Amino acid sequence: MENKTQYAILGILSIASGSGYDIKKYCDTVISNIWNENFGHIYPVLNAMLREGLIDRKDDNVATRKKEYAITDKGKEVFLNWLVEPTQYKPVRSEFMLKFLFSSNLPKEGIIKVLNDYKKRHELKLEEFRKMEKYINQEKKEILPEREIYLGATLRYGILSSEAVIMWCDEVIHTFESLTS
Amino acid sequence: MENKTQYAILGILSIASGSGYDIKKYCDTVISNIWNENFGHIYPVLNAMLREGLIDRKDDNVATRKKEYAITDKGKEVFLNWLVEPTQYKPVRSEFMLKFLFSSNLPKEGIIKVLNDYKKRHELKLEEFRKMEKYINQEKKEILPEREIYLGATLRYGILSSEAVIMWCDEVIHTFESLTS
DNA sequence: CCTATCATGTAATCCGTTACATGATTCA
DNA sequence: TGAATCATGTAACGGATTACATGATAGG
Repeated sequence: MENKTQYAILGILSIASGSGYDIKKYCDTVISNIWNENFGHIYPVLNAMLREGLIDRKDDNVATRKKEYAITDKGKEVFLNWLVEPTQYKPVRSEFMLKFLFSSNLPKEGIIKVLNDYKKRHELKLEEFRKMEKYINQEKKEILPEREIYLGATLRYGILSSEAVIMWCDEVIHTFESLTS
Repeated sequence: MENKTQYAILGILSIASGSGYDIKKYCDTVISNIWNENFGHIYPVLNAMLREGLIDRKDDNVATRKKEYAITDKGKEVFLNWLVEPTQYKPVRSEFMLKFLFSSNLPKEGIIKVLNDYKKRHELKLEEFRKMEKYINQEKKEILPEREIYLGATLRYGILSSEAVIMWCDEVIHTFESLTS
């Protein structure tokens, strides 16, 4: 299966050096719609990557205890190799859809409620994407002009996906409502 | 995180009794767009569920070595409890989008090719969904009239999602093409 | 002063994947 | 006869999550 976390870390460090904490923050804010990481995974992987020479330590900030990692040439090579390799797609597992599929014995009103919640959830996501759009437009430092297009596109991806889900919810809610009436 | 496989199994067995092999087949055909399972997981889980009394064995078919499992009352209860529980959403991890995000140093033509492949991939998926629609319309035995709407809806979900991805590809390809020219 | 955020780590657990192993039956 | 499908399992591995543990600093 191969540890994907190291590639995420290499990618993030290839944009800017930083600490494990920074990496986590980047995941939680900028790319939360496409990727996530946990501290419990980041730190051990970071140390393993250090041992393998994929990254190295810049002069750590003594005041804040912060460790600054930077990508090495070897790291860049490994990263590039992964980048041009064809993507491995893992099969889908949507717990929401699994539940929905087997809901035929539940009261229709309950299902409609669940669908409305799901819809709202994605409407909130949409809002967040707008906020993120604002965020990346303000934070000049991160957004080199050639990188802006990529970040913008991942955001568009989130927006279009969410809109599709909302459309689906509307459709199905409508179907169920015409059934009960 | 809790083993989701058992719920998938309970759901599938609640529609019709069957073997591990049947369960796998159901995943690979009917619900492949929302769920998947491996044999290496199904069989051990099946035995654990048997021990816990969530399922039991019908008279096995000696001729084919096939073991028939059926959901028990306890299994139904456990299943229902899960069904009405709020869904736990796991954070996204899209390797494709991660790669795309960090592709700014790759040649634009290469990226466009990757996007076209991704698009084609989802166009093929769309086709498959149509085929599945046909399949569920023909296989009367599985599709009780009240279940048809749920199966149809999961298919619609796949269709709308794929279309959204295809739209996204078109958008981004267009952006990149106007950049290079 | 106290809460939130910054900051780094370890340990336990486990779910799921992959590889390995076996053998019957069906159909071309 | 040989390939594809039916059919059931075990073992190893590992990636990721969760819980646990600690402590500094900044701001209200």
